[in-house]
Amino acid sequence: MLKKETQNLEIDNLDIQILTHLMQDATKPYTEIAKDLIISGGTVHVRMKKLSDMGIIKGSHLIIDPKKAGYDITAFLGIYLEKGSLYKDAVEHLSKIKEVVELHYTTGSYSMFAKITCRDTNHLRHVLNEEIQAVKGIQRTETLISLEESIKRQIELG
Amino acid sequence: MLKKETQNLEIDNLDIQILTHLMQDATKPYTEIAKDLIISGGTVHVRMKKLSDMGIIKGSHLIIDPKKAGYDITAFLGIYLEKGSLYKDAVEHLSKIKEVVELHYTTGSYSMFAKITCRDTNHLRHVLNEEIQAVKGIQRTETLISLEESIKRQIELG
DNA sequence: GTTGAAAAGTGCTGCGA
DNA sequence: TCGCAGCACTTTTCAAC
Repeated sequence: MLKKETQNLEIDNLDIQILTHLMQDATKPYTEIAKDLIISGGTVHVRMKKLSDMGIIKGSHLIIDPKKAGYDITAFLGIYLEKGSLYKDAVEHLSKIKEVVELHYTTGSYSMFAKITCRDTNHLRHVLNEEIQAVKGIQRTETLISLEESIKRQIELG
Repeated sequence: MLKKETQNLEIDNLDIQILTHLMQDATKPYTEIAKDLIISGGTVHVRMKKLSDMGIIKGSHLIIDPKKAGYDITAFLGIYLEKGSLYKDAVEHLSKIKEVVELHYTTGSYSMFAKITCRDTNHLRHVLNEEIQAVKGIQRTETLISLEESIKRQIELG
């Protein structure tokens, strides 16, 4: 066996079109996608299974409107660490703060970059002053409050 | 009628628990959620309809792994505008660049803040130099490349 | 690898409590 | 307002092309 099962390691155009449909609406019936692409429902299923096995599909999320759920404020946080080596510790602590919804280890002036969601300004202040600042190794932070989220989408494949 | 239909405007604990389940996996069967919460499947359905009508539920997305789909680089962009009034124009132009997956109008030193996803460093350079810099009104940008996404999740309700 | 249909499971809509 | 039961639909599987 000179070559591995290469058929499972490639993503063709059909896969991309199926994914594009489902990335917009994860509950879209396979049969409807099949109709759109003029293939059978079984094929959609086989492709999806392949993509799942490959690990490309991580799952599906219900998207809620944070504002209507009472979470009015989205903010970004540029975080300066005392030492870069404290990164792992900081991640561990920050992951326990549920308001932190994203955390990146970045190049540039900041050591880390976080996205947080809060109910209101009071909640934000509490998270910043009590929760974030208490994390060991964090020297100081810079806050960017999002006044408007103008674009929010997933990458377009292909 | 002194009071409005308050029953439809409130989110109780049951709603939150249902949402929490579905936010992690949008394809989770209602019957299974019902079993977990020791209620009937019909109740789950009624609650979900209420939440949909309220507009809290915006839809569902299939989550893919950008890295495995060939998109290796996530970067954040601090954008300086020549004039704040150019914001609307800039949004319109940036929304046409598919690599821009998020765009916020923010407080702080930047006028706007964007998140972009690219295939590789060449792709990133192309997007930055050819696409972003070509947008009218953008003075300069600061790039923060994400070397590692340590946390990625949705807000926890309740 | 794809198709088309049969089998199993899920979502939806009444009625009753 | 909630829970149960029947109907319609989707997902899944499988034999055949």
